[in-house]
Amino acid sequence: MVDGFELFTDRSVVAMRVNGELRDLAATVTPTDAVEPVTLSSADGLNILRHSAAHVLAQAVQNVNPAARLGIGPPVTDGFYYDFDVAEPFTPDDIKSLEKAMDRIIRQGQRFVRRVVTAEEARAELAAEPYKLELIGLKGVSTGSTTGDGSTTGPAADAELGADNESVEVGGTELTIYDNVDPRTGETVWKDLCRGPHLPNTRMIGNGYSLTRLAAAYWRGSEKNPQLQRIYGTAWPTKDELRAYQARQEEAAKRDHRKLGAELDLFSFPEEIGSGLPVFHPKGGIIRQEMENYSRKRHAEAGYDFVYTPHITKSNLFETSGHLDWYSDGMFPPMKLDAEYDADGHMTRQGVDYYLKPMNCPFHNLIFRSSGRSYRDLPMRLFEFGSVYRYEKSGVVHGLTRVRGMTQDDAHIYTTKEGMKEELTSTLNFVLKLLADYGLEDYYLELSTKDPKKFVGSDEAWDEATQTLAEVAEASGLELVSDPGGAAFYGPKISVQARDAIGRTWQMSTIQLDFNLPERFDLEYTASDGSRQRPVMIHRALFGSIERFFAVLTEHYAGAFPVWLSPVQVVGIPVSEQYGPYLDEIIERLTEAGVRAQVDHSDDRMQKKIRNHTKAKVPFQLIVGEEDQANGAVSFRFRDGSQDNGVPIDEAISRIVAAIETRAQVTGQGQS
RNA sequence: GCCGCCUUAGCUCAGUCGGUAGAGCGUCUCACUCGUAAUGAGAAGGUCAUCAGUUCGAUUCUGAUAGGCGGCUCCA
Repeated sequence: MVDGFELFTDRSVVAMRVNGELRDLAATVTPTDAVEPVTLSSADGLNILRHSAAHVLAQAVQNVNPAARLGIGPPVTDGFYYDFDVAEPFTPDDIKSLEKAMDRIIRQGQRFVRRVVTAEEARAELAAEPYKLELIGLKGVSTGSTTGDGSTTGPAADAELGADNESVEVGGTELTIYDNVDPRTGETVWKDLCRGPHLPNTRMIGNGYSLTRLAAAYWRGSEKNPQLQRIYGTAWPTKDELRAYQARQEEAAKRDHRKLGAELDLFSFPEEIGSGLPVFHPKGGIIRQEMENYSRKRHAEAGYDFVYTPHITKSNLFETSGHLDWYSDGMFPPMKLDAEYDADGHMTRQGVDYYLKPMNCPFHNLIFRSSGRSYRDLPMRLFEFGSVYRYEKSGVVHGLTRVRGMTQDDAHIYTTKEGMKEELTSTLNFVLKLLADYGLEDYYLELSTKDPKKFVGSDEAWDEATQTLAEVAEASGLELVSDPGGAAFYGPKISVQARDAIGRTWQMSTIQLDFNLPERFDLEYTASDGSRQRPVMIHRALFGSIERFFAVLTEHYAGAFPVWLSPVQVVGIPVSEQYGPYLDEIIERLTEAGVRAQVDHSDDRMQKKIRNHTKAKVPFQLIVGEEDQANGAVSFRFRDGSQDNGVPIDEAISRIVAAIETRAQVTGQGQS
């Protein structure tokens, strides 16, 4: 019997995997155990570091405020959090004092010591921690319920607890408490219910951690539960890695579409209009129009029919569709056209409610139903840039990514059951190709399947459709992630998750089967044998909402759009006034070729103009002075500051036009 | 919707321990005409988010409302 400290003398090893289970280095192993080291920089090691940092935070909070009760404190991406029940919420000043308190704990070099306890012992020791008692209780319930099927208590407990975040406390097969021991006195200074494992010593946290933000969070993630105060932090093995993380955060903040939207004069949210209701300024309007125009062109080529439908409707349409039953909370309240009454109080005119539409599909169903349909008409693909309005809760609106009024690139495809698979395949390929044209080329797929508690339609139909979607997804060769229970009530879906330039993922396109609406709208077509059949309906959107896709592209490109999307594609900058007319002629030729080009004739000095247009992220600056004019040439300056001087006019024009036609990204002389 | 924070010029932000405000950038005017990221000078621009309350007096203190930010919950 040896422990991990003897097995692994390398100081970067912070824990070990014994027969697949993560254990503290203090644990003992036998010669027959399979043991692997876990280093601080590995994924497991980082989680352990961050989880230990969360414990130190909790200890610091209880040092400062002994009345604070503990929630949970798991590691998360890049960091950790810990939830507390405190009488007064934390303030930004508390962050500083808590970091000081954490520093003291870290410098003490406290050891984390694991101790197995019974439920009764845990309850006695943690009698003052009601949330911990609740977790112990949950574990007790699940332990008791696992009989007969041979399953171990661990996974069953996890399942009962639901979220991984809670299982870090009590998710193991045994109930354990971690004591924080002062190495000089041997005294236990703090303890917490925890599955572990932990770092050998708090000193290892000191290299790169920081508390980052304060928030409120519902206990166990449910709106019905009380809110706890959450403190988020980040932790890294070294100070350099912490700084690199902070630099990444700053980079992401610079790309924030809300910031760029204001800086580049693309859009705004006038307070007078209302929360979540954007207006697009001329420059944003150009980007949006280019996005839409290209989409229209490709949809036309792919056999879609373009339709238009109104923004409001009488309530009966959404009664038929079921939206008023399922989603009325998310809809703007109705416009009530008042009933009229005569002098005797008798109704002389029935009142009617009109609603803003939250979805386009019911309207498209009416178009399908407007005449008798034959199998020869299918698949019928109805496309619309449809503006919809959703009453998003006040706390969730966020820039262009979560708005109350948006335009979807929405299409509904009606097809036969036999044609479903082929249609799904071609739709997915169409979607992926088009996304790539906008510059998003790295994605994976997510398959959302039935929520057993919330669905309509038969199990057979769901199974078949889910199977079909899975086959189509697999055939694409892309990475496929399953999202069990994530489907809408009316049918399974595939969604395309795209990774942007700095590695964040966004849910983009969705392809969704619907068993509900064809039934509710009693949609039918006549089959080749003369029988009446129900079509299969596919909802699909590429952008999801144009506003959101606009935001994603803005952040993906950090505002430096590819030339075809750039609001201003070319700016001419004369070295001095006298070269203006020469540049005007070149810019006019570009304008005639459909290029968005202008000459900067302002009084600013050339250097200032370069600065202005570089900040505005104009892809091509054409600079002209004596030398260029004498040679019939121009000098290019690109967004990254690189130059290409003395380019003959014809060549310059054809390079610019080619960059637009190929939808190339141009940031520097080396185009990508 | 919930918790916390925030709202001062077009933008970014100072400031007023309660006596109605200031900078930089931008805008406008004038001068300058210059070869690769800020020429100089001058001027205009604010009901200190809105509405109530306390006060002799409120941008400042209180409350409500609207909008925003960070999270939570939600996202057909």
